[in-house]
Amino acid sequence: MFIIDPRSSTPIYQQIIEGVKENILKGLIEPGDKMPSVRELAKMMTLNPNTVAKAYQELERQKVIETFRGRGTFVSMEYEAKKDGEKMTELKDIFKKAIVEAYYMGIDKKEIMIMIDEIIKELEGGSK
Amino acid sequence: MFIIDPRSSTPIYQQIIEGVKENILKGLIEPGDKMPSVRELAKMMTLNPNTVAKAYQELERQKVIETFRGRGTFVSMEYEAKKDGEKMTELKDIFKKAIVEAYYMGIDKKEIMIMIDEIIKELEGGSK
DNA sequence: CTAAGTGTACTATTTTAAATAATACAAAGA
DNA sequence: TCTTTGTATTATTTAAAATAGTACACTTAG
Repeated sequence: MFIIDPRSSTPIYQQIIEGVKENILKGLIEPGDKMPSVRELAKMMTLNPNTVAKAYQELERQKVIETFRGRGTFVSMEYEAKKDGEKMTELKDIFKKAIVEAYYMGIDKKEIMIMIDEIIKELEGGSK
Repeated sequence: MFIIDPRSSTPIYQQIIEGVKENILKGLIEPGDKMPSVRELAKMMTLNPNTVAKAYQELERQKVIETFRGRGTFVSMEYEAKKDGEKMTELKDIFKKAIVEAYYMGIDKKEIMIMIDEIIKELEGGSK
């Protein structure tokens, strides 16, 4: 599935959110697929069910997954991308932060582009 | 100088660290320049001096700035970039996170590259 | 030499978010 | 009916961040 680092500074529920999204992009999970239940995933990863529930709720809010009472949660059949203005600024900030760090590590533009290329290949190439 | 958002989820002291680094890259602050004193910056931004001190200490640990007792803190004359393996993984993770988000916003590779181009221009073009 | 300004150290307290814990409920399905 | 589902609720614990106040050693300007 994906790896959770309990000692990371980024909250566990966010790590779950990121992991699920990444797996969907990679094609490891597909639209319509059933997600493990809250309790199931919690047991698998030795987490508290409430933490998993929180992640699922946020994922549903973002329309990444759909939930049906008593049935379970599934990967959304269609995800409508929308470029929210606020989210765009936020995204640019994340990139800026990463680029500033890169520069301080002596990594130039060319190397950054290569790194991004690699990451995208990892995401796209992983289909199935 | 730079903007601090007290309501952001990223700690204030980290925002200071990022802001200083960004300003140095932009050339708004140059090697050898004197930084505002801990108490001075704290007053300017209505922050607690301890918070500013924490940021300065981390910046010094990273050799971005140098401090001299009783004299003040200054932007380091030379910064030796080193590509730490662990930091590289960390950096790649930040980029991955951003790219996953971008994809979910319907932003493709080409647009990402353009965005990065813009950010780099912002950093380099701002010299002086 | 003195006074003010520097970074630093220390302890204590408050604030906030995250995570855990333990139940309970309504809906769906076997 | 019984189990599994997501959800809701309340309480507690944990951990990090931020604030507050004080003190110390050093440097420099006067």
